[in-house]
Amino acid sequence: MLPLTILGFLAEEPLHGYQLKDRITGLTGHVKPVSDGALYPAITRLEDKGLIARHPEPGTGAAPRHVLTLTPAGREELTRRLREPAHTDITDRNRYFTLLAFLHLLEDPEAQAAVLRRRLDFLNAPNAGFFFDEDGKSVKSEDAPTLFRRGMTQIARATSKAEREWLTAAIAELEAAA
Amino acid sequence: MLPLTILGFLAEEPLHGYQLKDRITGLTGHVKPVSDGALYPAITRLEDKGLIARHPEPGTGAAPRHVLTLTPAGREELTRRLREPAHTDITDRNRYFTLLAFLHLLEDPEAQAAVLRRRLDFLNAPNAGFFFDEDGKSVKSEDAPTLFRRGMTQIARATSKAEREWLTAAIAELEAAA
DNA sequence: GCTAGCATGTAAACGGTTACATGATTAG
DNA sequence: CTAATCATGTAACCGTTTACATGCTAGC
Repeated sequence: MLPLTILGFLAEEPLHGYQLKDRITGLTGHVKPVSDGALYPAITRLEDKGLIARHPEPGTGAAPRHVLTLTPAGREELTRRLREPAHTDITDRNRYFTLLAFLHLLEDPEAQAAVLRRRLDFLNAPNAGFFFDEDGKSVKSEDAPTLFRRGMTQIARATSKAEREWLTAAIAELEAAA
Repeated sequence: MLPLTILGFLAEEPLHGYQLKDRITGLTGHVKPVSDGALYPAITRLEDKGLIARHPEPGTGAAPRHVLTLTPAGREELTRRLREPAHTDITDRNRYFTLLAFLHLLEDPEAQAAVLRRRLDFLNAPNAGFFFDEDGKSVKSEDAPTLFRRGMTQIARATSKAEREWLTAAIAELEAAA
């Protein structure tokens, strides 16, 4: 997800590495902090692939730094990642939220709705839940024998409900726009 | 989290590797599948550390397989991980849910409540939310200019509310038991 | 005898964590 | 001139993904 996050923020405007770090921290830092050892190598890899460009900035400001911009190839890659997300990007909540944060960059209501529909289908699937084994039989976690496992289900249910409601409304809104 | 998951399931009963895989799949497979290339090396590492033991099983059944059991050291390590979870185990929803799935193995209501309180504190912290930059100013995602970013907030809010309610009730229940 | 499924593993490529290293400006 | 902060990086270690490899047993 780091590459997507970088491409997404740079699509909005050119940024320095540390500004990028601030943006990422604001987006997901409360859940999982970004480390320099992850960010800078990721920037280098994207540059090596020609997806972003690095421009040294003249003396202004504090220390020798670069402005990072998205190249046309980078823009294409971003669109591709948003339009055809991997399976895990749909099922994993953290990944999906990152996708949502940049989905407006797709600019095609129908393609946006398609991504939301994939998530809705996943949440509506009957197998989306926790299972535990009890005496060799698989038990849905709502019937689990422990307080904590029942809590997991209860929270997951409430979460899923709230998200399905929003998804349904958002899809309708996008379909109306298309 | 894989090590914790393995130790947790083995604390309930001895298992074969593939049974372990079934258990893990039932627990988190809908979000993130477990691959053999992650599971078996993880088993080996835990065995090397003396936390689990591998017993070859006599001819019964299908193919040459081993029964995995938790050693006393493994039980201690499991307790330690449950009692003193890392910061990310509290903030990352996926990791936290894994913790919840095995928290009953702690057997000390006060220690269990302490873990739930750490999560509740995190959810109550004012900085737990998404931020975006708009013209150089940090904007809370509820005021974001895009449908999708507002959706993120709405869902996160509903989720957080449901979880805080459950946590509050569960903590009260555990305190009554202690 | 063959195929399907059970059961366990290995290896290369990749990416993240942690800790360390460095240079440059600004505030006291 | 010294400490703090800005800004960028590197290296060792570790774990995961993906793909491949293998051996055993049961049913047709």
